[in-house]
Amino acid sequence: MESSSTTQIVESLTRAIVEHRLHPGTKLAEQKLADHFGVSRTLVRQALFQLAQNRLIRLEPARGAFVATPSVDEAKQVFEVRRMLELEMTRSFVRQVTPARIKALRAHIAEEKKALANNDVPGRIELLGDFHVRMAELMGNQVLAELLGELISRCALITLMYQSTHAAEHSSDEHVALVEALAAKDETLAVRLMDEHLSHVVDNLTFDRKLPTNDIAMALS
Amino acid sequence: MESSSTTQIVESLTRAIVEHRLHPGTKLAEQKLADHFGVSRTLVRQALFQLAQNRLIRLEPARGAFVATPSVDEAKQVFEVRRMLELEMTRSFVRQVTPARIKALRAHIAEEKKALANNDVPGRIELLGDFHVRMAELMGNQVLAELLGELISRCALITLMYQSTHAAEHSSDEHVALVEALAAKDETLAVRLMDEHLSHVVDNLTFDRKLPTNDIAMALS
DNA sequence: TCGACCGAAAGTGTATACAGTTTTTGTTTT
DNA sequence: AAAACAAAAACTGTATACACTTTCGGTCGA
Repeated sequence: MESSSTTQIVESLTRAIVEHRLHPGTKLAEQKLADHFGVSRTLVRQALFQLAQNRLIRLEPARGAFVATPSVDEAKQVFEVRRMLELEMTRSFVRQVTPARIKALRAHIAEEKKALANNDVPGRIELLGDFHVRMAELMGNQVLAELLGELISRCALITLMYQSTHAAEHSSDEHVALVEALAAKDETLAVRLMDEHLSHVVDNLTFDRKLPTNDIAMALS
Repeated sequence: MESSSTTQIVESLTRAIVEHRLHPGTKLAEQKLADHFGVSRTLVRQALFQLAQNRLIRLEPARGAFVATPSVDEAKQVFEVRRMLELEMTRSFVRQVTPARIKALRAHIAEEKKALANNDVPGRIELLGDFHVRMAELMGNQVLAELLGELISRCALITLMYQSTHAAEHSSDEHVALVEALAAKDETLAVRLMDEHLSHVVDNLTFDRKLPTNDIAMALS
């Protein structure tokens, strides 16, 4: 079972949604997607089901698929879950810190800075989220890493919907400070920095809804 | 989009897997399932995809679907994630405890005891897991509740695969003790009890693999 | 002019068809 | 008797067909 075509479609759509090329509320018609990807509706439907489970789209019976429009309430709940996981993860990280792990995180931050400098918006979004996934992977917990990846995809949609004045560059700087605390094995500081890092985003959630895009082909090209 | 048939199939198979009527490794042939549920392969495939995302089954390209056989390593990772979430959840619960919430948990435990007394194995498994989901729901975090539900399904499969001498009745008693601590607003004790509750299961994981069932119809009837 | 109604077009939901792969089974060969 | 091979059966992966629902455009009536 399992086709690479389906996962390719899922990844393509995920990127488009997370990178905000497809706005919340946009209708995703099956035949149009099928034409765009050069496959039948069958594979598109499989992909849409998968995206629905990741909460990136919403399926309405007999009406079709729409890019998800998470509520502020849901956003807060997702961030609360992230906080639970990541504070504990930070504690574990400090206790099991090694030079190689610190090096890996610093290398990741370097890539973040590069994306920021180049004004590479898609790359920036991806990398800022991946920092947290990378931490989980370095802890050797693949289950945690996958779970965080899903939550962060949801968050990406949310933060873009309700984006505040909290600039993206702040996030990267906060990553730098966090890694310093981790390297110094300062558990209290590291946990506090991670807590603030996550809280900053939640606190600044506002209602800044954008209009849907109806040109799917443009967004995906 | 979205049919009730598909979710019905998913729920039926989930119960069968979690309750261990379908053993790890069992092949789930699409046509047989379709015949059993009286639908076409189309709907069965949708259900199987969904179950694969929940990690309850494993899809092998061109070979089909098999009930998942999680490794001990994966089991430990899943429980580690649960520990992260549930310790923090316990802390929140103590801080926001109300008589109504304690009453709801006690009512749930009463049902657990009833299932245990009646030797109702399916009910017991469901209820013991649902205790944790109920806590999350009572905290008002639906996202957390859904996530825990998924993790606990995975755990149910794991604990049944590697079931130890740790009896199920212990779990229910530990729930009782936990609720007492919550009612007394004793955060330290409550967190310790929850930690031990989860650790007990992990510590006792052993290799006790069972053989696959190939009679799907029997298991599902 | 505006709203309700009706028919056509478009879209989703499920079943089926068909190509390609894997598994099985029966036969042959050593 | 065991291993190797070959044809057939069973199964998965993808596309297509068709019924049913929603949506859209236009017409009629108030």
